[in-house]
This record gives sequence, C-alpha cells and structure tokens, in this order.
Amino acid sequence: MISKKTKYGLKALTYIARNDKQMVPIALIAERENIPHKFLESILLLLRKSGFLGSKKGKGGGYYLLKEASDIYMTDVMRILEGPIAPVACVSLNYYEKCDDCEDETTCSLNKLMIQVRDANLHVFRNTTLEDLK
Amino acid sequence: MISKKTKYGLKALTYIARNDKQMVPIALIAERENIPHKFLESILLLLRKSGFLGSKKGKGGGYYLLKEASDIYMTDVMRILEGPIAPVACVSLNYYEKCDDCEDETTCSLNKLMIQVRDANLHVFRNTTLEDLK
DNA sequence: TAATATCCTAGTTATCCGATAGGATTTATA
DNA sequence: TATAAATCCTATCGGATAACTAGGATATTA
Repeated sequence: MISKKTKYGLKALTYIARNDKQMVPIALIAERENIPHKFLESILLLLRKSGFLGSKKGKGGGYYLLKEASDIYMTDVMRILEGPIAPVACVSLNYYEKCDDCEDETTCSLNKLMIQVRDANLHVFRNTTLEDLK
Repeated sequence: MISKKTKYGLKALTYIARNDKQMVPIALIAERENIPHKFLESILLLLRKSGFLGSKKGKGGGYYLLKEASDIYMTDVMRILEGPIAPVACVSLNYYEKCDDCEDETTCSLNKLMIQVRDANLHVFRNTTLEDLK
C-alpha cells in the first residue's frame, strides 16, 4: 500500500499538470483535493527539490511543472515519493541493499518472485507519465 | 516494500514445502533461514490459523503443509502475510475501503494507474504457487 | 518424568507516518 | 511603502505499526 504522501503528491502533480502554464498555489490544491495544507506544503517542497516542480514566492506565486507532463514518468515520481519500486531491497535497481538474513541471492527462494513483482510494477510505471493522469 | 514478516513467512513456507511429508520444527527453520525464533513462531501460528499449515505439538512435532505446494497460491499467502495486494484500499478486491479525501472514484486521477498496478501484481501472484518457490 | 515441541497472550522498543507550528523570506499591488 | 499573499525551512509531536521478546501453559514422545 502506498503512503498518503505518495497519493497526495500524485494528486497534486496531476492538479498542477491540468493547470499548466499557470501558477498553482498550495492552498488551492489543498482545498480542491482535500489535502491538509501543511502536509501538502512539505510534499511540494520535496517535489521541487527533486526537480519536478518550479515555484515562485509571493503574491500570485505558486508551483508549476518544470517539464512537459508527458516527460514526467511514474518511475521517477514513485521513487521520490514512495521509495524503491522493488518489493525487497536486494532486487532493487536504484536502492540496492544486501539482505542480512540471506547468504546468497542466486539461491534465495524468493528472488525470482521478487524480481517478477519488481518488473511488473516497473512495466506499469515506465509506461505511464503524468500526462496519462490528467 | 514487503515486511520482514512476509519475507520470513514465505521463506518458512518454502522450507517446509521442501521437506514435505515431514514435521519441520520452528527451531530448524529459524536456524537455517536466519530468522529470529520467537518472531518466526508468531508467523507460523498465523499461517496455521489461516489454514496453510498443520502442526503437531511435543517431541518430534512441528509444522507441515495442509495442501500440496502447487495448490498454495501467492495471492492467498500475500493477503494473509502482507495484507491488500492493491496499492490503495479503494481499488482493493478483498479489502475495499472508500478514500476519505476522494469524492468520486470514477473521476479520481489515480484510479486507473492504481488498478493497473493492482492487476500487474495480481497477475504475478495468481500465476505463482509455493511449488514455484521450491 | 524429562525432554521437546507448539500454543498463547502480552509486552517492548524503535521507527516511521501523518500532520502541525511558527516564523523567515519573497513578491505583487494598492 | 505598507500589506497581503505566497513559498521556504526547521523542528516537533502523537499515534500507529514493525520487529522482536518474555514467560509460561499445554501437548507429545520416549
């Protein structure tokens, strides 16, 4: 199950994408999408620092997409918001970590299944961009 | 990412499946698979109460499969150990729950993506049995 | 009756999730 | 130039959950 952070983040990105070429303030998204204002603030800050969003301060300011929605892939968004796409770190492409309970990955009984799950999810996320959520 | 409970549970089931027709005591699995004994105990208890395992107390006792490994589907195991397969409750087949932030699921921007993710995972789990992990 | 198992309930500890507080900074506009 | 409207940033907090442990009750075998 994905976190609320991820869910809110995706909804916010979609909202911003729908209002492209305009500044979208946090307060507007928060209200329309029923997301706690301060929580959303921290999420948008993260998305900005991760290079998805630009922002402008002050009156009339807000957030906007730095790229075309069709160039924003779910793989990248999910990794920032939710973390690894793989179900276990030992089969993660971007967040690899060795299992401490497992001697040898090649003989681990779960390895094949975990890779299948990873790839199934990757396939979906690689073939979906923010444009598809609009 | 799956919990250690799920990981340990799957490893234990596989271990038991490999030693089918024999009683397998917790202590043996714990040692061979590097799983904390007491933690594993609670997991096997759950798997027994969920109908995957049978057990026998006392000397020479242990756990055994109640069904053929090829009849134990990952969908069922994952739902018990990990919970919903769906990434959000509002697209879950077995654990459905309405979103509190969402008015209408049919117009929710995430709905289609979430269903795709759910189905991708379901497809893997429906086509994998414990036999495949042996 | 001693050794070996599971059964069961109830903890404990640490981490993370979800959300909030409160001010600093920047910008537009009246 | 004052003020309102935004983001920026750090810090914090309560509650839930994950991971694991304790300790005995109960059953079985030899």
